[in-house]
Amino acid sequence: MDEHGTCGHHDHAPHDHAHGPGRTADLVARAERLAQDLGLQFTALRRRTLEVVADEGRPLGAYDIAERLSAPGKRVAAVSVYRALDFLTEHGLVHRIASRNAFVPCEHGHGAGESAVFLICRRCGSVDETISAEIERSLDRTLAQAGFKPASRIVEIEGECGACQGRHEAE
Amino acid sequence: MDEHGTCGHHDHAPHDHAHGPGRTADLVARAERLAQDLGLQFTALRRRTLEVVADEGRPLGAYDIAERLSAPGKRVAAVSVYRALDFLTEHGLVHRIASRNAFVPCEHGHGAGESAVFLICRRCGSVDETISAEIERSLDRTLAQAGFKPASRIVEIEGECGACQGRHEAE
DNA sequence: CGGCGACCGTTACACTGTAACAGGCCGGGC
DNA sequence: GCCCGGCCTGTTACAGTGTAACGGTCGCCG
Repeated sequence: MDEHGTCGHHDHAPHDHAHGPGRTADLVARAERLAQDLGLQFTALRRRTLEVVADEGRPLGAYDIAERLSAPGKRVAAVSVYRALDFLTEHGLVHRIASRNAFVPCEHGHGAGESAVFLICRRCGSVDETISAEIERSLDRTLAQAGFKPASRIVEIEGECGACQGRHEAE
Repeated sequence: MDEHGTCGHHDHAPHDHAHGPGRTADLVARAERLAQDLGLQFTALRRRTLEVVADEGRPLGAYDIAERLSAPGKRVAAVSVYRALDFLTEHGLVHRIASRNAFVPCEHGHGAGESAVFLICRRCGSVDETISAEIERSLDRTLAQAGFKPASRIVEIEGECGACQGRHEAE
């Protein structure tokens, strides 16, 4: 649908993100621990799906993932990827970016209940996941006031990340 | 994709929503004023699209709208609806619900800059639009702290609306 | 063994969204 | 008037997103 630059992530990042292989290994380890603890099946497909998502620095569509998982003789259908993604999102290992129909690895070990804020950069396509107790609180207050019982929350901000603002000025 | 109940809105509502024809007329009037002021073209297709969205009490997909706009001999293609919706969203007359790929009428006269919080009920499918300066503030603070320059904001909460909680207890 | 459940492959299909081109309509400039 | 341009709409085509349904495999348990 849209092709962003190849950058996808900002090295020399101002805050601490695990990147590439490091983050991937962390996430896989977390998944294995979680599967162990809860008696879930962290199958090969699910693992490979998680690795593909984690290795990428930007949100990936299900069909992109399917393509990366496919070998010349061994094609992985998108529907299989969707099922793997269902598992991974259910257990907080990846997040779905609703405004992009795409998926990113979870960058926090956040306990199930919490909700994240996603900062999506228009220029480089990177996605930053942050948590703010303050936002959470004001949301809760608003919801309580409206008599609304929340089940899941989606907060996605589109704009320009710090790195890209600098890059922009440099031109 | 998903079919919710026929209810779509809660009468005896605890807060003030214009509904059905009333809301529709208001929105159309607002659109006409706006087109007048800015020299825009509020065409028949755009008007009818707005009416269809406003008359419904729940988010409508583009193809649903196309279907409602079509008469036996006069079919309206989805792509035309998308273009009308682009116009309407650009000017704040309807909102897109990213988590549903669907559209709802704007329930506020909110000045362009503000962002809304959408409360989406899982049971009846209704969508409530509210604004909270407090949420806005905490979001702004978080964004500033991250050095992120926002362009558009999406806040969508899925859960159970007040009316449906009552209905649930009654069963 | 037989059944059950979870996972995965496969097909088919519905829905979402955009690109590209063509025709109509209207206003302004000559 | 006439032409030109812009804007809107119709049409076709297509890429991407997502789910339903069926069947097969494997492991487990009675």
